[in-house]
Amino acid sequence: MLHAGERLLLKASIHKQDRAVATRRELIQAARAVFAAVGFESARIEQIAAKAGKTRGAFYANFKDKEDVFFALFEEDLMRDQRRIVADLSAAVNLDEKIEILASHLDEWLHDRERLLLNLEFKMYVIRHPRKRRRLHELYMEMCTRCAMQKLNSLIPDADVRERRRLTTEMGAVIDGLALNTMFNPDGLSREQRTGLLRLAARDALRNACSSG
Amino acid sequence: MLHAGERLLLKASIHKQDRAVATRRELIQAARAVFAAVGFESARIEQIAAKAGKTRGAFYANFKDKEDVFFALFEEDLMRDQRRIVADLSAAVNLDEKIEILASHLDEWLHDRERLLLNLEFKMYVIRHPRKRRRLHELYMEMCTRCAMQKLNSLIPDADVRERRRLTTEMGAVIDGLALNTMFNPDGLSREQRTGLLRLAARDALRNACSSG
Amino acid sequence: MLHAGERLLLKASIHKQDRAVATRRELIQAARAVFAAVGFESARIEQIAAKAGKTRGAFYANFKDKEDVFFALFEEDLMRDQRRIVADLSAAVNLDEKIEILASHLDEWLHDRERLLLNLEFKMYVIRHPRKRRRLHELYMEMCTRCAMQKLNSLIPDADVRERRRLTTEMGAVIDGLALNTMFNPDGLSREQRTGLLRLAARDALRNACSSG
Amino acid sequence: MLHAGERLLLKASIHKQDRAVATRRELIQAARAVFAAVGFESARIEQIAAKAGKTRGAFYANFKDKEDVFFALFEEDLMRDQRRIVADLSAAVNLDEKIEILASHLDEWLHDRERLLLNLEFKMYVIRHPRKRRRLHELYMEMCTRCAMQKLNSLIPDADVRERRRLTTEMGAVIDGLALNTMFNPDGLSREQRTGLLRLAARDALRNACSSG
DNA sequence: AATGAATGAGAATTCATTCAT
DNA sequence: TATGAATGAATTCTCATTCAT
Repeated sequence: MLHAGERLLLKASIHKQDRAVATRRELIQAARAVFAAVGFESARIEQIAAKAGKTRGAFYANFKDKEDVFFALFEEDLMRDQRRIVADLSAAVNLDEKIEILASHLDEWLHDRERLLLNLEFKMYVIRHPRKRRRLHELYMEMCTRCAMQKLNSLIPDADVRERRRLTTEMGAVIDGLALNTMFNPDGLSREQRTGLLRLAARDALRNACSSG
Repeated sequence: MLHAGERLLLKASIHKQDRAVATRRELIQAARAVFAAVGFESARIEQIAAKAGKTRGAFYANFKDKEDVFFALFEEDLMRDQRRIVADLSAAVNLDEKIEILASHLDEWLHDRERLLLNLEFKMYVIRHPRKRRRLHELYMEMCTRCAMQKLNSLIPDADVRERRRLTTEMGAVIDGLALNTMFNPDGLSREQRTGLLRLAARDALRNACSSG
Repeated sequence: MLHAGERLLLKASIHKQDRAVATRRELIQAARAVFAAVGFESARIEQIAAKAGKTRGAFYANFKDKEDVFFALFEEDLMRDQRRIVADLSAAVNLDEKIEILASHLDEWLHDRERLLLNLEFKMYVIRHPRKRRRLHELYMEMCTRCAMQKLNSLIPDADVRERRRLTTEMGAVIDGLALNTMFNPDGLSREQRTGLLRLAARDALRNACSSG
Repeated sequence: MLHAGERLLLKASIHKQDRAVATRRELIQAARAVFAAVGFESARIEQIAAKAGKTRGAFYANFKDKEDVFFALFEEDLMRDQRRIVADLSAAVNLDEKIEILASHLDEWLHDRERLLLNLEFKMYVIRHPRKRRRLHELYMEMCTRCAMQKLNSLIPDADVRERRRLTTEMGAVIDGLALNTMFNPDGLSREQRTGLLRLAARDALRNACSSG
């Protein structure tokens, strides 16, 4: 049993920790918006801090540098995505429902301009900094694999991990291409073309996966 | 007939102009390599100048700033592409040959890592700087249209301009997506997957274009 | 009553603010000397910062650019002048004392080489940048008016603001001309000529002001 | 007697020299305008050359650097002024006419904004570069003396050189002060105030000169 | 943990000046 | 003499980062 002083101290420290966690989250959230808006290279640390209502000091108390928050951002996103998809999928009772859930996630993803931009930014960054892939690339790969496993286990139970990863990569490529070009030139592709191409790719990918699996 | 002095003067001026044009071309070529390697934002003007064997001064004598050379680069590329494709296509005698030529150009394009990266960089830049689209976006659009016209006139003679543009955009999207993800993770997609997806999209696009045209 | 933490926080922040204010003042003081010595155009920001014992960064933390500190400098000077003159004049008990005080201020001004040079520099700058007059010109005018009001209210109580301003402008013109030419060629004008001309102008100006007032 | 070839050569060389002299004059004229407009420090050599319809090369073929043309400009001005005033004064038949001519020259001078600005610029420059006074300052002094002699010999024949120089300096000071402040704030001084002050100073100066002479 | 003043490295940009023609 | 491409020194300005509080 703690005496009063200790309890008070603990409470204070918990509050402090809460605040610290909150600050970190706010900074990541701000970084997300800034990176999406102006890109990683052009993003200024003060801009991120200011958007979170903090100062440079708070930033440096939570992150080593700009790259650190960039990486942390994706880690957080991947964690959250995984958690949400797993939860949603486990609530489904049959295959059709699972497909539906997966499709709705893909659709949501396709319409989240911020995340699309961040994803492109991330991939461009990794392409240009092969040496730094370790933290992010491996994480991303692992997450993709887990994701693929979680998502597709129920769809194509016989496919191996490698095949599943290929499948998500293939669909990811089509999404990236569509996203990039739609943002580049909004009038270039109609909604029908986009969904048509997406469905085409999905069907093809699943067929390949099932036949090879 | 010019007398000696005039000839000398003219010659000198021609030589100077030649030199200026050569320097400009060398700078653009250097910029191409640097932008592809490190991206527009990270590219340093001195780096570009040095790669061309010149100094910063030579750069500023030829371009207003980094954006200027970025834009000039694409203008040059688009011009050259158009010239080459038109020339190649006009040398073809029948439809099959034309399709073959188009396909080989697409393939060449898909394997030119530098140009793929520049293209992605360019699109990302335009997405992030909508206000600056005028010079490049309109040029790009016009070029696409002309290109599309030249390339596809022979393939789908009945399709209208709008439809042709959509077709090139759709295939461009797939190429972009494949390029981005292949560069991001070389092991993610096999060569078969890439060509398969490309063929799939091409077939689909052409079918739509012909049925609607 | 504040508790320790609050007091500490407040104290720290006060110290920081003090330091910031001191730095700004030191930079302005350094700028004053540098501008007077070499002129606005030739003044180098690093020179100003170095003279204040700071780095360029400190300069840019306090001012937007060279023009900003130039303007701030005059704002500060005008404020201080006004404060001092008003204080001095209000301590005087009769008209003669007031005239004496005013005269001593004018004399002090005429012998402050640094301020004379700054003043000329300022006027030349405003002449050459009519678009930028707003911040400084209007401030200067307002200050002159207030100054004139304060100074001359007691001397020529019946003159209107416009008349008072003209009076100060007229005497200012003579001072400027004398200052410029004395600095240009120290042997060109004797002390007697200078004070003689000044007295002549003052007498004439006051006579006009009083007769028209 | 020269033979044809020699004559041709001479003619060509004369033409060349003419052109060279014309170029030099055009450059000085352009420099005058540029210095008056933006000041010595801000004036760019290319700007001067361009205004004369020439290139940097022509500038460097005629002048050592910016200071050189600045100095040459004043030399030219002083020469021309002297020539003109002497010519005008020698055409006058009596004292009243001479006074009238002198007054009209002063008035013309007071209304030539470009020359007033150049003069202020020149004086500020000399004030700030005491070491460089030699070429310009001494020239200026000599010219002033000669000028003063020419102009005032007929007005105050008994005054010594020193006294005459003082007189012109005194009136010059008043003109400078009026010019500077009128350009700084056009509404500050009425036309009457300006001419009144000028006349006052002139009368005072002449009285002193005559009584002391 | 957070603040924000200050640092200083590094990048962009300008322009006087040179030099081959 | 004149051209104009090219140089490179000098300067402005930005910003990641440190540090005393």
